[in-house]
This record gives sequence, structure tokens and C-alpha cells, in this order.
Amino acid sequence: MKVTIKDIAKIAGVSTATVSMVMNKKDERISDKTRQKVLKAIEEMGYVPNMIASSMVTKKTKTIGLIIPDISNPFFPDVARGVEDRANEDGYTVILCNSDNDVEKENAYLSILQEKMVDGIIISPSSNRTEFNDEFKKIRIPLVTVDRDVENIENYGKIIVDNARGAYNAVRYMISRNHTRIAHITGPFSSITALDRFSGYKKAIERANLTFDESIIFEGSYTTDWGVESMDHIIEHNLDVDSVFCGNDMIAAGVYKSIHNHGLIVPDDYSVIGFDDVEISEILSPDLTTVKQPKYKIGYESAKMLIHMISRKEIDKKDYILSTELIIRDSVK
Amino acid sequence: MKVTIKDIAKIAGVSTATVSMVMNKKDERISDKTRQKVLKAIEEMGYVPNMIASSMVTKKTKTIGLIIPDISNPFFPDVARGVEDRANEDGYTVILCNSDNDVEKENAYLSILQEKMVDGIIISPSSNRTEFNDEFKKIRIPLVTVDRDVENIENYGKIIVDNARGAYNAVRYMISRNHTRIAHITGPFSSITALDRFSGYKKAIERANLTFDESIIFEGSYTTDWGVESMDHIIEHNLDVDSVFCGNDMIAAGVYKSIHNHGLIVPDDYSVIGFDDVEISEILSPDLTTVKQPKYKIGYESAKMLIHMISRKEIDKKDYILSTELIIRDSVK
DNA sequence: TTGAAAGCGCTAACAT
DNA sequence: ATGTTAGCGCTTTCAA
Repeated sequence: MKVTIKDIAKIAGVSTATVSMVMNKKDERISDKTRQKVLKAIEEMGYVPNMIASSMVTKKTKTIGLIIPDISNPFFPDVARGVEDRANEDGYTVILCNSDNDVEKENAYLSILQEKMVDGIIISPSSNRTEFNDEFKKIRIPLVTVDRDVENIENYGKIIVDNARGAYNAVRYMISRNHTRIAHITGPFSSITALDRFSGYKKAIERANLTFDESIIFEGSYTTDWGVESMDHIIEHNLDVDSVFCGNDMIAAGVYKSIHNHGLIVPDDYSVIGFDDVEISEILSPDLTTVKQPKYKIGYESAKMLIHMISRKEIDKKDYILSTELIIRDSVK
Repeated sequence: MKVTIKDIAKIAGVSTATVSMVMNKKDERISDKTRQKVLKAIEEMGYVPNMIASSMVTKKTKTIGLIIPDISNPFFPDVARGVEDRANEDGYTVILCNSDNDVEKENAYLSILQEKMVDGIIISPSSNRTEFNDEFKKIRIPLVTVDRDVENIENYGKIIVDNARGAYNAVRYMISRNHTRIAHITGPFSSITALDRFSGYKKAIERANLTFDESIIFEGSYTTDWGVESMDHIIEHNLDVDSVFCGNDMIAAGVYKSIHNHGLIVPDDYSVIGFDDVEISEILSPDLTTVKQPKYKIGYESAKMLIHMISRKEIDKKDYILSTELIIRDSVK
């Protein structure tokens, strides 16, 4: 039989109310003698408080939900880590949910989390989500969206990364190093991040009075394969290109591959810049110059904002825009 | 005000027991008319069942805890994903905990998880754990250990990977390709996996009647830096080595780096084999030959075993040993 | 400084 | 086929 607060009360010869108070450090006015008796009983019996029962009355589970597309995507582990670290600081625990960018799955998790009475939710919404008058609208607990922006939902917090500016700075850097024909290999334009990075690229090109050339824009997926394929095309068709700005580091890795496969050299033959700064950027040789996303910080700050919303019982509408940082390594001539 | 089962009962003009029954699909003997009334009320009121209250009586939270050293370590996201997928199949949700290989933190999570009344725990125990007569012994709920083995605890499940055999096969492969001076750059021998891989290496060397040479064993950490440092040493001291078997892929990445930095070529100058098969092994050029760990499967099977233990209410002691696979790519001559 | 007791929202045994 | 009711283990007034 599980030992409960009643057992402790009996052993210590006090009431359950007293035990509860010392457990929760609301024991300023409990005599030291009583406190010791209680503590001793707890120790001896190996009492483990039942937080479910406590949640029942306090209406707090000290749990938050984290919904992301896929923890296997190298972008998210650091985000998750940031969330967990911040949550942990305030005694929260986090439930991890992978949505696979599937709106159905996302909705399912959204409602399970609410049934489990989590105190709040952090979500990186599926890029396929088009209708927001559904599950999202029904959410009555604190919510913060991350990374991908979502229109039409109210009463929620928002952490975003300034992708456009990150891209802009990267391309400007290339231009400052005398590159004039900068290709852009990007992820799908159905994703807002890809769109934003593209717009930053374009703006930098135009501001520098270079000609924007659609034929050296390669829209595809955020994968190594897409990087290889696009770069193969550039090299084999002998396109007039001196450098390439990649939508993310995976694409950049593919670009490296293609360049090496053709017996060419980074940055001598082509300069390359990536985006994200995942682990691989320091593994590639030469080390990849890339736009660093504050992944850990994204997670950390979103948890911070959420917890703030939870404890203030008020909705904190302020958006939080995080900026990127250009990490200059060795892939630009 | 939150709507509760009572409200639904009132609106539908039935008892809470009835509502409960239709909610839980235990409604074979509820008339169709009543069921419809209930369903309609639930729909109209936007009723969200309170699972905490239900856990209170059923003693099941449908939640499992997952304790790993660090989700940012590229080995774990796939494991976590496997756990979540299997858990999800049976309606379980998972709480993610990062221990940082810190026994204190691990113990803290172990007790929090029990307070939260999780139905079971999957843990990749800290390699620093030496005493098992502590928190571990006190655990009264289903538990399965993963990846790292732990002695002296009973009543738990166990998923292990045959590291020794994986290493053995890798080294044998190198030998079959006429390598005779195979260096081994490995992680810390405080970790059982490093020890096992080393023993596999040694066995392969000895079985082939090659001489085991301690001076080409480099024990350090599972990092790129350690790979660079060790390989630099090998090259700069001109050690008699024709190939290197690495304790993991990060080390192999460092080895590549060092080789490239010295203007040498993989595999022409040195053949290289890694361990784990994380994403980077396909990003390195040439593609890295490596020993693949079934990361996703490790997670999936551990969750499967755990859920089995949970639902059978009996402890399933059988260990489950997963094997590795040598993925032959282009880094061995 | 401490205890008694109500009640959180639900399920399950027992009635009807 | 459906309703009544007693808890589950805790916290929190309110009394003493």
C-alpha cells in the first residue's frame, strides 16, 4: 500500500493539514517540534507526495506542453533544451510532442495537453496550418508560439526570429567581400522562414544595386540533397555565380559536397554561407560561415514568457523578436 | 467557469456516471438516445475532460518519464522520437528530462516523476552513477534502462546495444581491407560504451594475430576536438598507422578535419570508421563508413517494453539486446 | 499553533 | 439502462 498524507499524520500524531503545511513550506507558524516529528515520519515512511491529488485542488500541474514538428530535426533539440532548462528553474516539467507538421496530430496534442491540465503550451505551429478558427481558438490556457508566426489568434505570446535581417546581413557581407553573383538555394516558400530569408536576400541585392536574377534562385527543400542537386546544376551548367547563400546549413552541406565532388574548393571557387549554425557547420571543412539562430535562447525565452503568463494570470501580448548573428568562419573568400 | 462532468450531466438530463461511461466508451449498454444527448451536450458546452481528476481514481496518468543525459547530444533526439512514437500509439504522453549526466539532477527528476505519478520511467542512466542503493532502489514503478547498463538494480527492463560486437565487426572489416595498423580514438573509459567498443576492437586485433599496441589507443572524450587532437598527434609524430577506428562519429569528424588540415586525404592516406551513424556521417566527404546504432529503435523498443510492463502489472525482466550494423560508405580504402 | 471538514472532478461499485 | 454515492489524496478555510 502506498503511504499517504494520512499515514504520515497518524504516525506523527498530527492532522493532515499540518503535514500538508510543512510539506509546502507554509509552516512559519508550525512549532519546530511538530515540524520535526512530521519530517521524521516522512523520512521513515519514504513518503512520496501525490502531486495529482494536489493538482486536483490547486488547479496547477506544474507542467507545460511543448509541441514541435520533430525533435529529430537538428534545429529543435536546442530549443527543447532551452525550454526545459527555463521550466526546470521554476519547478515545471515539460511534455514533449512531435507534430510532424501535421495539423491533425497537432490538434490532437493540443487537446490532450489540455485534458492533462498543463499550465501552458509552447508551440511551433505546423506550417500547414491555415485555419485558425479551430483548435487554436478554443485554447483557454497560456500559449506562446515560436519560430513560425501565426495570424489570427489572440491572447498568446510570440517569440520570433528576425530571419529577414539575418539574411540581409549575410548577403551584405558577401557583397562587401566583392561577390556580385550570389545564388540563393532555399527551402520551400510555403514556409515563412524561407520567405523571410529570401526577402532579406533580395533586399540586400537591390540595395547594393546588383541585379536580382531569378534564374539563380533555387527553391526546394531544407535538405542536403537539395543543396547537392542545385549546386550540381550551377556548376554543370556553368552558371555565372561566384557564391551561394543557403537557406540553412543542411543545404550548405550539400553545396560543399557538390563542390568537392567536382574537384573544386570552398571558398576559392565558390564562397558559401549557411543559416542556423547547427553542429555540422563546425564540422565541415572549411568551417562554414553561417547565420546563427539563437536556438537555445528561443526555447529559453519562450518558456520564460509562458511562465510569466502563467503566474501573472494575465496575457502578455508583447512579441519578442530575437536577432541572429553572422558567424564568420572560413567559407567566404 | 470551467465546465465539468456535472454540467454535462445536468444539461443532458442524466447522471454523471452515464456521462463518464460514454466518455470512456464503456457505453455498450447505454441507449443510443441517451448517448446522443450526452454527446450533444459535450459538443455544445465545449467540455474538456479533466484527466487529473480521472487519474485520481484510476491511478493511471498515461504519462511516462524519459530521462536522458542531454537532448542536444545528437544521439538522443532519435531515441526520444522512438519513445514518443511508441508511447503515442497507446495514448501515453512523455515528459522529457535532461540529466546532464549529473546524478543529483537525475535523482531529482526520478522523484519528481514519481510525485507526478507517471506510469513508468525510461532512463539512460548517468555514467557517473556508482551507488545504486539510493534513489534507484526506491523506485516502485516500472522502469527500463537504456543504452547504458546498470548493475544492482532489480525489477527493471533493459535495452542494450551490442557495442562490442559492432566494434569487432568494424575492425574486422578494416583488417579485411588489408589494414594492419589501426589506431583507436575513443571516449572516456568511465563510460561502459567506450569500454565495450574498445574490447571489441581489441578482440578483433588479437583474433587476427595483429599486435595490440597501446600507444595507438587514444582515450579522451566523445568530441570533435578530441578527434582533431589525437589525429594531429598521429600525423605529426608520424606514428605507424594506416587507419583509425573512432569511438563515435564526432571523433571521426575531428579526424577528418585533422587529415584535411594536413593536406592529406581520406581514405587514401588514412582510412576512417566512426560509430553511431549520426547525421553528419553523410555530410562529411567522403561519406563516412560507420557502425550504425539503431537509435530510433532503441527508443521505440524501450517504450514498448515499458508499456508492456505497465499493463501487465508484472515485471518483465528480459533484456533486449539490439545489434548494430556496419554502414559501408567511402572512408575505407 | 493546530485540527476538522469540505470539496477539487471524476470513476466504479452497487442499487434500482 | 441509468442513477446514487463513496471515495481517490490532497489543500484550504474556518474553528478552536
